[in-house]
Amino acid sequence: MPDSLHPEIRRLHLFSDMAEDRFAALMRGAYVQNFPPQIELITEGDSSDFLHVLISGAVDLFARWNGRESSLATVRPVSTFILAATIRDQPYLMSARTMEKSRIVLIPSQDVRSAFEEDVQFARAIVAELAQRYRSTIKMQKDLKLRSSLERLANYLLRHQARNGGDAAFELETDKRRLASYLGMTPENLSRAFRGLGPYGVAVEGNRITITDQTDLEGFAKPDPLIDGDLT
Amino acid sequence: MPDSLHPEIRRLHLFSDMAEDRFAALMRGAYVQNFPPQIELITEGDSSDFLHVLISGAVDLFARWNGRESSLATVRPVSTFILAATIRDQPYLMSARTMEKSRIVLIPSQDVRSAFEEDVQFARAIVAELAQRYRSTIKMQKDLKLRSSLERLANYLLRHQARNGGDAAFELETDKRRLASYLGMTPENLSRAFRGLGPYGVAVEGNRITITDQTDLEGFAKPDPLIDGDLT
DNA sequence: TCTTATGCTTGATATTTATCAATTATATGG
DNA sequence: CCATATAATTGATAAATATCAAGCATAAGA
Repeated sequence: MPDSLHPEIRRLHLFSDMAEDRFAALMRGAYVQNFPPQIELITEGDSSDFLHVLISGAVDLFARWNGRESSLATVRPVSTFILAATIRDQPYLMSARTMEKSRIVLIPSQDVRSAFEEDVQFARAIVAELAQRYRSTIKMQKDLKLRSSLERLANYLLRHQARNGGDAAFELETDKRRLASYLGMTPENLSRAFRGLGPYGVAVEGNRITITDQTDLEGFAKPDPLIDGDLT
Repeated sequence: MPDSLHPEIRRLHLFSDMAEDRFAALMRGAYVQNFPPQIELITEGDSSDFLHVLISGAVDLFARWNGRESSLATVRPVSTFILAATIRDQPYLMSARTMEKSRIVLIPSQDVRSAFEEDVQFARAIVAELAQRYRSTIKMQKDLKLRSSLERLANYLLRHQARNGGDAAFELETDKRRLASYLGMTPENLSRAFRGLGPYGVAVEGNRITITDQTDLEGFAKPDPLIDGDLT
């Protein structure tokens, strides 16, 4: 794996406080791979042999059961995924597939667990990361159980807008089919939900969303930092 | 707080590997409280001043939004709750109320964070705990998004049965109103769902459930270790 | 440019789930 | 033991969501 990638990975707070030599050791065992779009990287149930770090592209984390499939999260660079399975040395609970051409660093799980045992800073960083992710899944659960699909979409749009600078107009970064699955509805219903938000100040043109009435949409969506907040 | 409680708490794997003096220090700052049933211990949004350890009784973790309410988890003794908020020093995402008369140990969050900074064993135990809980919420999300309410109930019954010795007959340990909320449905629908499982070998008499045809129910429920497993 | 594949939308309909209202059980306190 | 409150069930209906079947865009390849 080229050393030129180290700084990017190092910037992740998971690795930023790690002792230099230990970080170098972790990287020595790691390797990079480039994947085309729509490749299934991981299948749920597999043993967790690698901690994955997405360097560029995008990855969809999803789950299957009884012939059905649902998208659970989108991974954007630079970010790790399936940390919990790696740490616990247990099978993946989610499958992963590339959404676009993606570059991914694979760090052997055994190395991660060793580093975790030996490096206190690293162990602390893992705690912070896991706690954060745990809280984020709780928020998703609240979103799912307390809101209708229309409300979920409205709040998704507001979150997405905030994350992208807050302008009234912005682009969806995923195709609508996956967005529907992520939000827990069918593509058909997502279409209808978009139209249903029209009266509350949402205009859709392909992937371009324009919030024409911020106040109105917020009035309908009732965003809550304990569900939609990035920080809390 | 009486020393007699130490062994029970110490038995939690979160604390079991902690250095003795540090554990004692943690306990010195802690105190016990007894609560009557239906007391709201924690309200989401509050700052996380204490790590809670349930010694006896039962606690419901739930969330509210826009006048709605949903049960997210049941805490049974002996077990900690709201660890992630404590560690991150961020507001609680869930509210908590006693389901029965409960005895709870409160450990100041600041003490927990100090111990976490200074005790490597403790930090590791926290990692294990958080990773476990994270995985458990992912399973819940899969359950919610991939299954219908009837399927969720069927699998809940099978899990509950397994956790209680595997006998064909067992008792529900929570009122049906809460079970409905936990499973993401209305009480009315839970009633109908129970009847709907009749043809698959489920008999209900008050809180007593009898699985009259294990094979049939499993055939319908299609339990999956990656959703329903305790271990994975 | 045309062709074709793919994703998105729309309408009609079915299914699932929720709501409302009433009734029946079950438990609790006097 | 009765009176009363609370929980659970049932039936009727409404709302939300999914499914099925076309039809319309959009983009990629011939």
